[in-house]
Amino acid sequence: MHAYRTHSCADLNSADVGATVRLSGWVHRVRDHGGVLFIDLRDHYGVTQVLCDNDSAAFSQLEKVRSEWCIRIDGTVKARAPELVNPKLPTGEIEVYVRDLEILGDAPELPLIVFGDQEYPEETRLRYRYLDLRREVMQKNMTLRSDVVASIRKRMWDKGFREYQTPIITASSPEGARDFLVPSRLHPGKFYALPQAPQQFKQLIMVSGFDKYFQIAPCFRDEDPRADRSPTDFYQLDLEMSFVEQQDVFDTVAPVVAGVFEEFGGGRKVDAPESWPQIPYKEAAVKYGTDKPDLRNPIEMQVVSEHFAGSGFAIFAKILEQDGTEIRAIPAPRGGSRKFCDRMNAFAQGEGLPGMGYIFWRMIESARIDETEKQALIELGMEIPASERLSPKHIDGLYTWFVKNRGINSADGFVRRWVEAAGPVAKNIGPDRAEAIREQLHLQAGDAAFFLGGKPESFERVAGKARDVIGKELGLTDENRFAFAWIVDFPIYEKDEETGKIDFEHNPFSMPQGGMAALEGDPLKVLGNQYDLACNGYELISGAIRNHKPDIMYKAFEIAGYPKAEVDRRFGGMVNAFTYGAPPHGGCAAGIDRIVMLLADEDNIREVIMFPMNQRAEDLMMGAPSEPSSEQLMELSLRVLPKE
RNA sequence: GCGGUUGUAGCUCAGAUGGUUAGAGUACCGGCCUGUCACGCCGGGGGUCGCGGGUUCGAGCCCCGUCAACCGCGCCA
Repeated sequence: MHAYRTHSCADLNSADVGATVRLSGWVHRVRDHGGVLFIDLRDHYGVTQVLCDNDSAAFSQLEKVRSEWCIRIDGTVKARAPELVNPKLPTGEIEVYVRDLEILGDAPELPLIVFGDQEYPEETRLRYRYLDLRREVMQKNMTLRSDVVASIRKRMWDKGFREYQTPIITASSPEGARDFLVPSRLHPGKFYALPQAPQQFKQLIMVSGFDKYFQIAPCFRDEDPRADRSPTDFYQLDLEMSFVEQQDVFDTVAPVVAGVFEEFGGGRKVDAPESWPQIPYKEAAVKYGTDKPDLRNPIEMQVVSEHFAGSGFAIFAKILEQDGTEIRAIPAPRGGSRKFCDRMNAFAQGEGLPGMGYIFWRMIESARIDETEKQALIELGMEIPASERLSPKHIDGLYTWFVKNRGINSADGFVRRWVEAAGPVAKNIGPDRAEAIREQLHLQAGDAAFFLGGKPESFERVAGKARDVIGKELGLTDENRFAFAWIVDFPIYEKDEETGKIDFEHNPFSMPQGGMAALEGDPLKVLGNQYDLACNGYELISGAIRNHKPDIMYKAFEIAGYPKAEVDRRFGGMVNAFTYGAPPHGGCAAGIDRIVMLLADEDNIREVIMFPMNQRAEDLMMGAPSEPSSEQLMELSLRVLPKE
């Protein structure tokens, strides 16, 4: 017999009754009835109930075991009487009578309990990650992750890509985030860096003629963590292809992503790749307040400046007198209550804005159907309500009738007999402007709209967040769906508000739309062949058609204030390669951790990483980072500055 | 670097307005129990109320400082 097991804890069923078996696993729960003792024995695959009565030789030893002890048992498979079958367990038709056991590893009192779904502070979970990982959700998340990666690899191979490894210890390439540096022993005073991404290598692979590359690549960036961002290191599906344009990259990667979401999305709706909209960066900013919009939420923001210019709402009127300002509205269908509006206003204040103005629309209680409206209803073949009151739905239908038959002015008057705008903003701007806003936003009684004003960059982020919250709170966001959108036409450059300096906004390696000619004009107007894929409010993919022409590259860097010598120093290896017959190429990188996070329906990326760092980029279990010994420092010719 | 929230038993939490000996559930230890599957019943041990200072006759609670965790901002080609 095998030293540890003949079966897993998920294997046995009624067909095995009578068999002598050996199982190893962890004690999940103990139920001690004095004369008889039940133990749920658990391994990676499942749970089997084992039991022992007090006339068994193993009883006295089995009585001592506690949760999470690792044990091996020998026993006989017995069928359970029909009334004792446990339908919740796949092995619930049988149980194993223990004849002998061996304690493989005992345990003291536990800092966290494996069974059940008790929540624990993340500090505890990370410190005892091996216990945390024993829990069912974590076992599921990690195997999901493994399955997703395997599926991605297969899908990429099926599309003619091959996986090539690139160096982990390489040169610092200051392209974006901070680098992790690795001191060189052989070259005192010099440092390697961990790659922020295999960006330059994959481009060199294209220059080397491999045509289609991918890699499940670790990326290292020394940046501060977020709930959806792992500090220190994370994984990307990195891919690059030669002789392609933007649409070719989309057509290649979209089915891979969609396929993975179909395969592992647990039946949630996945938008078909052909239907993924391509939204220009600028448009996304106005409509959604972010470059990673959650399109499950149907709300689109609109510019409503004209209705506030010179209006009685002094705050906005004054804001609009300054250059570069505008007022944007977030329509909130069914959000038309003062309570909801006040709560959203408080939310905006919590995010650091002075507040969000709002209007909500309601039916005028005293209104009754008049003769014209009766006639219209008859013509439309609609029933005349006994209450002599119109519903918001009627109003929509009748509005069209009025416009068609009596002209827009008459339609206006009709709506105003029934619907009024309420709230402090409405009072200040008056009924005409409020009605114009209602019409522009296509809202009706029971709805609301929120307003934010100023320079877009000052409120856009909060507006985007407010849109999310409003969509969720009003139940407009379809939680059961993966909604994708390509965000395209990113600007190449941005201007630092304080210094006025022009710098790369996204990625210095993108080909500017219009090539060299575009770089001769206003740099802030230059768009890149550069794109992101957003899904449910997360950035899943980022990529570009690359700039493979040295002269355009030098020019692009020159605009951002990097002279030729600087480019040669930083990216010399790659730029030099481009002088030797570089093919046009492009690609993208998809965040593996984020994909798994979405599939696992988690909102913290650490739930899908085996051994993540905490918020301060520490590993409390392994004790990283740690102080080096003085011997290590000596060998590396390093000295640590004393803390101030 | 900045802001918010949190910090009470091994663990999850409760402790209005400051007031006797700081509680519950769970885990742990002991006892009882032969059909449980979140077993049940009885009993027990377990606390620097994150830490330091202050106000007060009296602080888990109020004030100041500090540490830690998480969330967010900055940052993130």
